[in-house]
Amino acid sequence: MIRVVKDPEERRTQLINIAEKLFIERGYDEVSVSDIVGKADVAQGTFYYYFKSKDEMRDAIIGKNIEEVKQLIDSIVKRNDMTALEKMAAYSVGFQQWGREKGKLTDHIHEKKNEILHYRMSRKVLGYLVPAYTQIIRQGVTEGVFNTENHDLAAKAIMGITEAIFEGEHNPKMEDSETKRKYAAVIEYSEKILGAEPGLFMKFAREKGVDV
Amino acid sequence: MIRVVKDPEERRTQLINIAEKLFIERGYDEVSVSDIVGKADVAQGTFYYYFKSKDEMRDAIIGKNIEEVKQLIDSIVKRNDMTALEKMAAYSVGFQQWGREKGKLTDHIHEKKNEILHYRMSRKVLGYLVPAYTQIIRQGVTEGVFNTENHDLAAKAIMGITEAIFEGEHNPKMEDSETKRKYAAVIEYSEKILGAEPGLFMKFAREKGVDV
DNA sequence: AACCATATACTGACTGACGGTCAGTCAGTG
DNA sequence: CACTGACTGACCGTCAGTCAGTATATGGTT
Repeated sequence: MIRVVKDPEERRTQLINIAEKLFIERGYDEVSVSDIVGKADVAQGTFYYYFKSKDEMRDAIIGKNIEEVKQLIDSIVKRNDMTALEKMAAYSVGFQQWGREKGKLTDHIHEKKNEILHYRMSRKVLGYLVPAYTQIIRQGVTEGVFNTENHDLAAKAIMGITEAIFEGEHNPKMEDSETKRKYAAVIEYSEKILGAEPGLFMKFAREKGVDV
Repeated sequence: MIRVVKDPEERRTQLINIAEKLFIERGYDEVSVSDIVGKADVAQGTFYYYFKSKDEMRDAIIGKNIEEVKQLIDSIVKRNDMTALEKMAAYSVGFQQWGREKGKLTDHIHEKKNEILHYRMSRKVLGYLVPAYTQIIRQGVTEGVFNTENHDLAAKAIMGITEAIFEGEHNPKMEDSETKRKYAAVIEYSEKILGAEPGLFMKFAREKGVDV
């Protein structure tokens, strides 16, 4: 094999990207290290020059994704020219977009093979989402649109509800009546938990022309 | 190795029990088939006489556990001498007991190694729990204590909330003030979702002398 | 510019362990 | 004694991970 030397960061990124694509397509366990290095056209040893183990690479991939979400969330929460409701909408739209981006490679069939990846990812993501969401809720209380006490638990509860009701659905089609029913329920429960005026989210969405 | 012939069912059960113990102790990936057959004192081939693969054995273990929960739930839901509130209390107590039973072997340290096992288990368990819980909610609506429309989604939502707020806690100690806060929140949100009179669960629990 | 020295990126044959196979063995039964 | 089916254990292919060594870049010296 001809020897190609690259900027280390570039090589690392290349390996991560190839591995991520393969993991999503075929599942973590079904992808061997030799598959990855084969696609990258480097030797097996190169992989272990950059990563201590296959598991460490998985963690790196998860880390990369976390970073993306984190950036998205933080950029929204930080802003002081948006109301809590606007932030929630922006957050929801952005998060859905990100999920769609990631999900489009995942051909439902291989989804089972990636349980661990998904599970770890969503757990980690939640770790960042909850504090951010808590912050938004607190802002909403200050603004007088929400009325609840345990801001952190309310955040966890709402994320839990969303997760439970939309479990595993990457691209819920809004036209579907079942999906509509689910959305309506999530919104209704969220309003109740937040102590918001009933119909507030729907009203806000209609005025601004966005989904929640 | 001396050849010992056993009743097939006994052998199967023996292998499952040994494997379950090892999986809980050390994690699925860390236990090899030769570990299992070593403890059972049979040859490697015997394992594959009873199970098509290591994965199939894991599914068998999960199935065994599911069966236990299913039995518990069904026995409660079926009864027609209990109100919805009584059923919810019984269900909650029984489920917590079961969780404690299973969790006591799992020495927190090795918990990370069993993510997949836990994940698959709880997904499967939820599959049975949701319909049962839906049934109880429906009964509660009929009895006039609850007032909500999407019984199934309400069930999912409440399980999602509980999961999200108590994530990974096997033995929440009721003395702990943080735990109390969590319990109170779960109850508050559940009442709101179910459209129950505020404080209903607490009042019921105080009268009957049980946890919810 | 030519040389060397050190550091760094990379190679690929190799190892040990694992999941899984299978031809064959042996105890029990009718 | 024929037959069934529980059981054996040597064997295989694959895979994650290792390592001794090689090629390339880099910076200093003459």
